[in-house]
Amino acid sequence: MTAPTKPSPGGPSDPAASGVPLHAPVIDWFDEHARDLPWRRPEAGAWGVMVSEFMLQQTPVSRVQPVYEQWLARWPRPADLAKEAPGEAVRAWGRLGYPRRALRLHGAAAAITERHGGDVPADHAQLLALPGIGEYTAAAVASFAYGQRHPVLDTNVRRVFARAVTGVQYPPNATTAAERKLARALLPDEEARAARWAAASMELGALVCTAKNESCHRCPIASRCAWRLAGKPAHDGPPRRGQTYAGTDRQVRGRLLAVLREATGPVPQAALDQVWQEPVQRARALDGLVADGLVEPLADGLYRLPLS
DNA sequence: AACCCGTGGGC
DNA sequence: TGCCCAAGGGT
Repeated sequence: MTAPTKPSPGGPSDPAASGVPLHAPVIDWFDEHARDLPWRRPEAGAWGVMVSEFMLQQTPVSRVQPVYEQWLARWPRPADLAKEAPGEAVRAWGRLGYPRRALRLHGAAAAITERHGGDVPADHAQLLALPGIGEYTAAAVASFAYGQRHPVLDTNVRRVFARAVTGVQYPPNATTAAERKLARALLPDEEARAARWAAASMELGALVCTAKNESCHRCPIASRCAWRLAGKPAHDGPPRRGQTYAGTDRQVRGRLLAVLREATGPVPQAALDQVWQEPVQRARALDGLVADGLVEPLADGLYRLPLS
């Protein structure tokens, strides 16, 4: 007896047996529904793409957009950012969150200026070697900026694959070898089409196949989605651990850095002391910021964003 | 592998 | 309101 909810593989009702590759309807959908984002315009260039990828790590598009515009206007090339003090990058980062990304972007700009003649490298391994660039971002820059063929596995794509192909509501907590294998298997052969597929599958996850309240009625592959065909079974595995925030060091760090960002000159310790009552945690948070290179301690209990 | 790292908006 | 989520990376 075969499972009633699952079509027999290769049989006439098997959605994958249609002969149409998964990417075809998704790319067609993307042609019509892609958002007009600044880093997708041709004039953004590889540097624009790279800046956007740093900013978009764990941060929604709506919050990135204005900061991105200001950033590119001020530092149109990597060398322009490289010659600034790192603290200026941290200040311009504003309230995007995870300010270490600003420091890494500054470091990446410096490395690009030194090692690659000021041009964002097109080589995946060279991208991966830059600070702040991991597996996802290296593939994303190589694909979006240079049209190369790489599996681009971000949280959106992983969710689309989990549902459409694997038939589960959510992907595993950490990217698995099976997911990488699947991503590679689904990649179109032709280079430009592979790059288009990467952007299209991400967009589908961002706009339609969202974490909550997915809109299957707008999905170009709903008719062949394994999760939907199985009746959308709820996620069963271990719950993803919630990220508590209130009362954590992260909150304290955020408050300390906010004071330093908004100050024009060095800030006395007494001013920083006012952002948090508990002295042990407060000191630990400040030490952490200094250790991370986000804050520079001066003599006489003064602090500032790093000049070097 | 598990944990750390910010911030704000939606429900 | 509190919880969940958002184009991850580094250790």
